[in-house]
Amino acid sequence: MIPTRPRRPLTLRDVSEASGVSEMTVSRVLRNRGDVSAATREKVLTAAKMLGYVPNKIAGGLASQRVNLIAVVIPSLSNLVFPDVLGGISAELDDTGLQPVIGVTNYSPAREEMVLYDMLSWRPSGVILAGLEHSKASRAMLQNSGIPVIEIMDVDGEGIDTLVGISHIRAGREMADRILAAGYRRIGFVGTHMPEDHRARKRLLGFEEGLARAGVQLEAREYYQGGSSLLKGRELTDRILTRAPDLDFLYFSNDMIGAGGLLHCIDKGYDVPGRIGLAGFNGVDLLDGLPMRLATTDARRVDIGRRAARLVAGKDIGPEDRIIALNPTFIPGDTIRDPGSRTPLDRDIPA
Amino acid sequence: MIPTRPRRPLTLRDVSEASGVSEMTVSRVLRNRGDVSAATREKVLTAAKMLGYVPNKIAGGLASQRVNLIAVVIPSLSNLVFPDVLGGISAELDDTGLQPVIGVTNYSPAREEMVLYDMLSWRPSGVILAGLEHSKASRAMLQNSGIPVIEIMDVDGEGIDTLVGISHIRAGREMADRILAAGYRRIGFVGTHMPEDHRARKRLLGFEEGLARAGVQLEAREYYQGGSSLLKGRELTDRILTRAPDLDFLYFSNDMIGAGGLLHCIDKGYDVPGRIGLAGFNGVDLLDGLPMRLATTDARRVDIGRRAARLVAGKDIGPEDRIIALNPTFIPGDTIRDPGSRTPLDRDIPA
DNA sequence: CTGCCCGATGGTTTCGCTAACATCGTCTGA
DNA sequence: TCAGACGATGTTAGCGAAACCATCGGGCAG
Repeated sequence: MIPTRPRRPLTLRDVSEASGVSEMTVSRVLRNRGDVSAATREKVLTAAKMLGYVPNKIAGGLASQRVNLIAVVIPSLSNLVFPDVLGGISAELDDTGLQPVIGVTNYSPAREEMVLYDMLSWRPSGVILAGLEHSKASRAMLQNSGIPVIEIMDVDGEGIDTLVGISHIRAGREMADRILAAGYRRIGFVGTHMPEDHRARKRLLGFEEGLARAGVQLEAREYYQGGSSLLKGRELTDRILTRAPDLDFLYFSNDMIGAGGLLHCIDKGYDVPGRIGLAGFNGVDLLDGLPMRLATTDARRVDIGRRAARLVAGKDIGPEDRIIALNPTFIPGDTIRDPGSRTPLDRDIPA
Repeated sequence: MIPTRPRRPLTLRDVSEASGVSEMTVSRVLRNRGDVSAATREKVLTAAKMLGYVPNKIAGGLASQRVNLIAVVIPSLSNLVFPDVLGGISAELDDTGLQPVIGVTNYSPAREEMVLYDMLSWRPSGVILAGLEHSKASRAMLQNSGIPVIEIMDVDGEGIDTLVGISHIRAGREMADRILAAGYRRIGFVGTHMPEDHRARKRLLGFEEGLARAGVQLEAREYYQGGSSLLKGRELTDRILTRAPDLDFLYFSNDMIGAGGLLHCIDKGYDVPGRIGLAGFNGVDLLDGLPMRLATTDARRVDIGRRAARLVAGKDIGPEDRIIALNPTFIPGDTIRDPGSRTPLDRDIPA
């Protein structure tokens, strides 16, 4: 039963010889394709198992010109956001025979280009990649590839093939509306300064636009680089409030630093959301147990993953819509005043 | 300059015809291997870029019997732990031409088996996988594969080939020692009850062993299933303290629920670490900004990733040690009493 | 001047598997 | 009873790139 460690790697021929049928039949059995009698199937499976044969997809892929891989290209794994997206993709791909292969770009377009080149050289059946901003060469590669390309997360811009995501501009604008409706007026922003984080940029854009429509301007901004953590959120919040102590609202570019900001405000004994309101972005439920629930926008991460996967897998044949825009959902939490309880200030809103 | 979208996918032959040299020479240029004159190289590269040619690694892999992939098999991406490990692996693999391919098992041995089968069918150059516990079939596959197999995270047990990790038994035992040294005696445990989370199990084992050596026993345990979050940590802590209100220490099986427990205790106004001490496991610095720093053990995640990657990549030829055990590092934080300030209780320790 | 060596390049075969087609025997129905 | 159909299996011909070996031409030492 225990085969001696083979010197030469096993091939279909070994299984075929061991089971007394042709290689073709073995191939059919192992792929569950075509008509094979139950008896033969049994024989072959037994032989394969006994030998410990593992098919060679390299050869199979070459011969069939088909590869059951879906390239998934994302900027980061430590972002809390992308594991959720991947979860959605896996779940939906699970019963399709397709398998995701993950590539990470670290928010670098050059690296994205390399990763794409590498992945495309394996001739996957489809590509899912985050964002709409890609190098010219990347776009060209994807266009030439002749496979479905789904760009996810963002729908504000020109896509290559199909888009699945939310409008970050709209998410920012809606948050601005909510904040204004609750009567906050002296608003600050804390966010990443990675020039390549286009979605954060668009959110801020929409946010400022939303404020501007009510004649309000951002009173302070605090940027940072690198990853997000509670600690960084605290530092930044301390800094911006030191610079601009009269702010009555802080909009953070994600929940992690937002939560850090929240902890800082609680520590300092600020009245949240009375004296100062806070909001983040993403809707990360990992942080649910904090003393207060941070107001945020659910970025629909899992749904985006699922939808994108359905599309590459060809499960959604119908829509024929090149753009699938999901609705970012506002989650009030406990860190924004109830719009009912307005401060005197909001009588000053210009019409 | 813009090639019309090719009906038929491009091959070496297209580049060879476009540049007027043989396929072989094109291949040499594109792989940077063998002697090619500068002029020819230039010609070929220009033609390749103009056509938008992307090499076919499927064919290349078949021909060369070598594939630049490293299979990385982990239980989960949402664990906060594995992204760090992957970071270490990527960093170390970056300059080797090798590329990690990630597979996720969801802590299911059956799924691990499937994932392994799938990955091995691509004939990777090496495998890195988490844990020592695998199905019989999985072990057989790995053994037959004839490629380096690195099992990571854990060194308490029998490996297939090479191990890189920490001893979770020891980590648990050392935490017990620290807790006892600080004078805590009525100790409870809060942890996952996934039967497949062997490392958590081993930690608990070592922990109880450590307590037992001082004649102390766990007074209460609280298990949970599924993912960890702050909220779950709060709930569990509330539950265990309701059941056993006189506990003076809680050991959590990871930092996330530990942090939830910490927040709960702060909420309730308990004196931490005076009235009750807390500790977690992992050393996740994402949580650094909490009101207090949770005592924990650094599981050396990034180092484990780096070391494993060095091994599969053949950078570490020397060691010849089948087991590389890193030292889990105790991080005191603020949630364990200073060993100096003992309570009267600790005069009772049996010698 | 001649033969040798070496850098540069090309032809042929091979990798392991599968699509497409061929084959063969048996079953079905009028 | 026999034509046609069909299920089960085998045969042939690549898939695209790389190893290996052959070839070719010129520089250089003797």
